[in-house]
Amino acid sequence: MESTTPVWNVMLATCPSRTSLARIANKWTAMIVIALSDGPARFGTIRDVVAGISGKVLSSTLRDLERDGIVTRTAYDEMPPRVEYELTALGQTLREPLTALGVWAEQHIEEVLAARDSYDDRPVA
Amino acid sequence: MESTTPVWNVMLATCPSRTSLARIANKWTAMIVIALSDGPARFGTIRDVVAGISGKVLSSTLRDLERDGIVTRTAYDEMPPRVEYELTALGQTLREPLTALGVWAEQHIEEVLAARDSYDDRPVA
DNA sequence: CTGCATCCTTAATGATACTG
DNA sequence: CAGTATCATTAAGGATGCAG
Repeated sequence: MESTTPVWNVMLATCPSRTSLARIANKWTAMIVIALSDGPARFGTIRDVVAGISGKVLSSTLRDLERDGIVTRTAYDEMPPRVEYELTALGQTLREPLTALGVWAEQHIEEVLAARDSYDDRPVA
Repeated sequence: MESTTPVWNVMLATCPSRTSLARIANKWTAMIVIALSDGPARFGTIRDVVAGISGKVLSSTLRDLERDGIVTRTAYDEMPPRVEYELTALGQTLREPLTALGVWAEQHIEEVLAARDSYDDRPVA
């Protein structure tokens, strides 16, 4: 007998791969991965780079990313504490697609803004 | 005098491009764009393809995508109603990066699941 | 400095019923 | 069929204070 390879499909509501998609198709994840693209960074540095993110959200998102094997967390036993986060090999494979989304957002924002204006100016009826 | 080109940067909390990133770096957006990759589709078809999405969420997400110029909505004056959604030229440029995320989720789910097990099995202290 | 705990507010999502 | 409206629930996010 042969072992069957499960067919993962994000379009299926209960497929585990959807939980993974939910994590990576997320604005905070995208910005954090982009922020870590240049190499390891400390907690405070990431918080500064990803402007506007709260400590709580950064902390929990990093924990989720660590849990999914996308980043590593290295705590140095110093005082005051120093903690570094770094993309894993798996996390590195997310750099390209997530950076692409960031670039897309910047590159097409004028088109998007124009579309929004046009949509909002629509006649009500 | 010259007109200056604004520098859009998703890393800035108040940059409009971040609102655009928030829309596209989203699981529902990703799945809907993937669902529309094969061509125009009706509301009910999308709801079936993107299993588990509620009519309310699909409706509001499609409206947001239409507002941002990513999809078009065509309502035929028939009874019962028929409405078709289709990617715009702008929306087509999202197919590749968003499909990449879906593929990533399916392709790496086993690694991710293993990482989760490992993380959850950690000694508490 | 890096977080966690707590409290609070807002946004997202779900379920159901209903209309053109 | 394709929504909208409503109600209820859950999740996400922000602010502050505190501990190691």
